[in-house]
Amino acid sequence: MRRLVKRPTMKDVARAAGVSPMTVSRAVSGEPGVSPDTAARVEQAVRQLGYQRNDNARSLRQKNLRTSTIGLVVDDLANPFYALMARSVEDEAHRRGFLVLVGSTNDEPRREREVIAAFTARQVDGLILVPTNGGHGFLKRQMDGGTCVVCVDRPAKGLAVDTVTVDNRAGAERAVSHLLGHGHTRIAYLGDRFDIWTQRERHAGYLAALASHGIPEDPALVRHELRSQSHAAAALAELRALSAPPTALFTTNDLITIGVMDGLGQPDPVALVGFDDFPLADRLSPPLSVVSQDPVALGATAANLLFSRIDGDRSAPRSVVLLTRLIVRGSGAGGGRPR
Amino acid sequence: MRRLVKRPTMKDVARAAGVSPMTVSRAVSGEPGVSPDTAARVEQAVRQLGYQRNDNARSLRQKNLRTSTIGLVVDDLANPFYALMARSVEDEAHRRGFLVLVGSTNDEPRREREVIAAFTARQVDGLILVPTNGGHGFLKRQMDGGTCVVCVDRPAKGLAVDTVTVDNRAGAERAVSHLLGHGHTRIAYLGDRFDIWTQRERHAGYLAALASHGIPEDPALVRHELRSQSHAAAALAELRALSAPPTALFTTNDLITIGVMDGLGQPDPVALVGFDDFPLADRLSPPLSVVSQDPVALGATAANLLFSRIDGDRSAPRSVVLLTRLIVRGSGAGGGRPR
DNA sequence: CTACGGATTGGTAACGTTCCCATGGACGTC
DNA sequence: GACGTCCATGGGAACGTTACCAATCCGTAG
Repeated sequence: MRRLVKRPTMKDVARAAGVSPMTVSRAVSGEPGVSPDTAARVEQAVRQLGYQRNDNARSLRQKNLRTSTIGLVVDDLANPFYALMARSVEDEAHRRGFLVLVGSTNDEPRREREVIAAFTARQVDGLILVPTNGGHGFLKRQMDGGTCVVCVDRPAKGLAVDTVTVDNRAGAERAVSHLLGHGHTRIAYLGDRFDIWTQRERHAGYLAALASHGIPEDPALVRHELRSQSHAAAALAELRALSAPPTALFTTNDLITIGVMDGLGQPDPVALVGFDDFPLADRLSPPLSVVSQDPVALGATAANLLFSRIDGDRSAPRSVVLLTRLIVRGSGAGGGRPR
Repeated sequence: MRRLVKRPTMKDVARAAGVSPMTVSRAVSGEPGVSPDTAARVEQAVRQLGYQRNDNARSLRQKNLRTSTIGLVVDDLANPFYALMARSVEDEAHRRGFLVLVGSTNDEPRREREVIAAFTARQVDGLILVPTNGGHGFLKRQMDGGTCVVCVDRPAKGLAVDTVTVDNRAGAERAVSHLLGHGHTRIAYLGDRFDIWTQRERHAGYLAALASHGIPEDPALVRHELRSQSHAAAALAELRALSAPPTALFTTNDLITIGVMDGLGQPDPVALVGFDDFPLADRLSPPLSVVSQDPVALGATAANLLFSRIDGDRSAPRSVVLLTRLIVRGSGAGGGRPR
């Protein structure tokens, strides 16, 4: 069992080096106006005592109030999509000497508020936010106080901040058009919660593709609120039981895609295109065609926007839309008909 | 463009409510000794001014120095395994009102030191650490200063702290025994960097299984340092070109497993068992048999240990070993022989 | 010899909060 | 009516650091 020792402060270092705390402060922070000789003595005292600057006290006192910490608020950090984004944000932060606080909201506005409040209470310099569908009025006050905010993956309703998204609607439209191009006309939509912006966009793309091919929408083929793989599997079973079942499926995220796969045969005459790429999608039978987005680019773009705001950029909020890519691997044709 | 407004402080709230800052402090932090009447006046002033307590200043002054922040240092946050762990740690922290700083080391001791130094400079109360292979002497000083440390996934050489791992050796031994049980005797080992503790353990398990079946080790069948899918694929190609190629493979992480899959036919006579489960492993052909570990349990266990330390537990360091599970799905037999 | 500029150093106050102790009033007891 | 007790409140100092300004020293110019 180790004894607890009080951490040394600048005062202790000053005493050991025979200088004033002010000089230690300058030496430790690498400011000019310290003779090489003195700097060496301070450095030796620092090493001997194992001194480490208290950055909390530092940021409390500093004029240009900077904590060099940002907050990242995502839907669910365990989701590989957000994990990749988080890593990308972390790398950008690390390059600039910033730290990252993370929090997951589970898409619950209440937890989002809690997490953001805890972050701003720690005086984060900025927030990268995957907003829930709740209101974000409370953020305006934080922004007045100097906290920069960037939204990523989805916009925040009624909040004028930099936003980075992908072209969900166009991506969905391309996916469904791909299915239409293979002659499918009964195409089912299997989506997640409709109060999530990306899902509404992807649904709009689905409708747009049908419309541009003159196919009427069939409400029986549209399923929302699929929160899990098992929900998705169940929805597929219901769809197949229809008197006029779908010949093709459009799934709006990886979880739903995987859930649906469990209900498909190998091979299966039903065609499938899903939103989100994932590892091994090319090893399935048939290889899965997907709309792919790049979470690393999303995170890096959001981080770069945020840091330019933190560096003082006060121009009008920007909106960046990254492009999705349709990756055709085979499952879009449907095993029952030749490609 | 919004004007920057100075954040209100307790002094401002005190003025607005007609009380002293001390009373505001008590009211805001829910301490006793404030009349309901006064508390209400303070609360109204808080709401009106949009006041939020500065938790950095708070933790600077507080006697029982607590920042209610922990640091999580993993190999790579983008790795789904660590992402799940991180989420689990975050949930435990959230339950207790703690925040989580995250950092990735890329398994580089230098970056590990940097990240940990940045965390402790912010006075984190504790660290959950996936240690690199570098020395950790510098951590002893931090622990003297009151920072609690728990290692997870791997132990840190020469550091007496709570550690949570899985039974890598037994898991590997079980996997290889499974292959041996199907009559395989030429079993290749495809592993990652040998300076990673888990890899050494899994290799030891591989050797133990061979030994207990009286099979001599063949160095030509052992490959280390496979850092990527393509490395793994290349190693497999080399193994298959041997005059006496292996009839079965043991791969020691999901990346290597997936890389190897790319070099296998569908089906393929070569059998395969991999360490780490992943989504869709059961949808491959043949369905993949794996040794599965539970990152959520790892994270939760480590977090619970850490928080009991933060709460003052000074007992001797504990070592918790969670169990892995062999999931038999078919690929362990080898497509060339009937199961 | 004095004045002066530059470089180095130190003293004091302050950041926003809480700890410690003192104060004052209400209330009950003898 | 005097006294002790409890509760609500406030004043001053301090946490570890840096901003600001003053002081000192050296060397050189006038």
